[in-house]
Amino acid sequence: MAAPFRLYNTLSRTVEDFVPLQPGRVGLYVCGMTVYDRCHVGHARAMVIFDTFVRYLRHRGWAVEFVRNFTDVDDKIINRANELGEDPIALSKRYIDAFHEDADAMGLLRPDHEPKVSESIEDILALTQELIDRGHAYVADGSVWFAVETFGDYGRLSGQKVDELRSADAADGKRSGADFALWKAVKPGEPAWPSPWGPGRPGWHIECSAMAQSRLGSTVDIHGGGLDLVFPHHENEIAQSECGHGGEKYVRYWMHNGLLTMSSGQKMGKSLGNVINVEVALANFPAQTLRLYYLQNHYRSPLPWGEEALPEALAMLSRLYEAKEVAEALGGEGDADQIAREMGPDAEAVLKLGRELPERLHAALDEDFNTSKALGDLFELARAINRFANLKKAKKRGGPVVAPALAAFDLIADATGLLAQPTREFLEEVKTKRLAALGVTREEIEAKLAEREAARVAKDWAAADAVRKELEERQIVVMDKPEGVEWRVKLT
RNA sequence: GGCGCCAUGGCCAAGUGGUAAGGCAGAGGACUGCAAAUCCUUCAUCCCCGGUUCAAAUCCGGGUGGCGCCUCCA
Repeated sequence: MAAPFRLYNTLSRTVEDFVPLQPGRVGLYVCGMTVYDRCHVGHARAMVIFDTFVRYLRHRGWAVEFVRNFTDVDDKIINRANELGEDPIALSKRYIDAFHEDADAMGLLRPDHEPKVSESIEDILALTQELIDRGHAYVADGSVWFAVETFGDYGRLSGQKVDELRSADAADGKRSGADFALWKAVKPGEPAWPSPWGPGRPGWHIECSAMAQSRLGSTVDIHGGGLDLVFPHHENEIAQSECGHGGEKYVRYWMHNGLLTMSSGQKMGKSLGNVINVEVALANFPAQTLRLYYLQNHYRSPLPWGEEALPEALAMLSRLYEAKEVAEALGGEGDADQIAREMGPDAEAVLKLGRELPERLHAALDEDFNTSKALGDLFELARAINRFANLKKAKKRGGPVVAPALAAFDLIADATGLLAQPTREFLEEVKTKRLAALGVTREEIEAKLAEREAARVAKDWAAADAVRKELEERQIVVMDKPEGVEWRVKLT
């Protein structure tokens, strides 16, 4: 039942037919956060992309087992904890909670498993021991190092050459500059666990190999993460897992998302100090805005971030939601084809587009998850709806004609999580959040509108227009509709 | 220096052989007391130079420019 799809594989640098290890099942491992700070909009891109990907695969009939880890033992966490005089594990716990808040606020599904390094020490020790036993790792001064030269395929994912890496500093008992730590001997002020080689803590890469194996087995169907993790992190995971499992393939498809870039072209990164936290973004914009912003570009492309990014995404999203609302308001019943024939080409067009949308959506997403293409199709549908709804007779009888379009919106929601929020609720959230961002209250607006209404009744157009202008200067747009006066916040 | 990715209108962006989806912004029009929303019209030959082909944004070669990784990073 699971529908076939194609996916770009970083390992082959081509789009390939997806063939799972077991028919109908997808084991997906995604590198999660190192929890020493809040989740920023760059991380969130990866989170939303893989969340959407999982929703889509399930929508298409795949049984997906989704694992996303927390790295809660790490140099950066320890450093931050020492700065704050806090216990590292306590600090990472705080940020795990904060991450869950952000993830929930973004409307992300919880993965099936969210393993933590601190709770996976047994698995890590076992894999490390296995690597030593098989001659791929060695002990030096209480630390364990992976011997890169024992793995002939090293560098295949990233194109790095062992010869060039070798020249790096071979400190701390490393035999080669290319070698990397599986286990780090304890240092003062650092958390440590007992091990056969003395107290210490896991190296950076071993965690993912161990956690992926314990949840998904030796071979993972799809392993995801940011493009910046290709080297060294994912390269080292391959080395550890394949050497630790006697050469068994670790990952069938490597799926890497592109990074968020600043208008300057630089990526957004904690080390560059140019981050926007999810918490801040969501205070000003509904979560759906963020999702649309991420999905409007192909997942592998860089995505530009700027002042106008979210306002523009909100304008796009509002257009879709409003078209949906327009369609929902159409009434009547009967045979859609017959009504459409009677009502003319605009009716026939929206009926046809609505019916075609599921197939077009699937075609776009089945080909390397092309969300950008899929969105383009959706906007065409929105325009067709609006055009049709402009017909006078559509209001009372057009319902059946737009029924497939409305079903298509539901399909989008199920398949991607986009437009999943009820229309009215979304439009209200837009108002609430944008007003808060602008520092305007509903009461002020209502008062001004009452003032204007009095002027209009008196046909004092100059006074009425003055109020309109005043509100517009505060980014509030007044709309005189047949049903009454409405207002909205200017979006861009 | 090594490895890799990319270069489409004012901005964002889809598009792997047959003469350029979509969004945002702009202009004109319909509608409106005026507006807004909506609809209609309008706005690109795809970085440059060669090559392959009946035909290239799309393939090949060479430039130029940008970015990612090579140290922590989604």
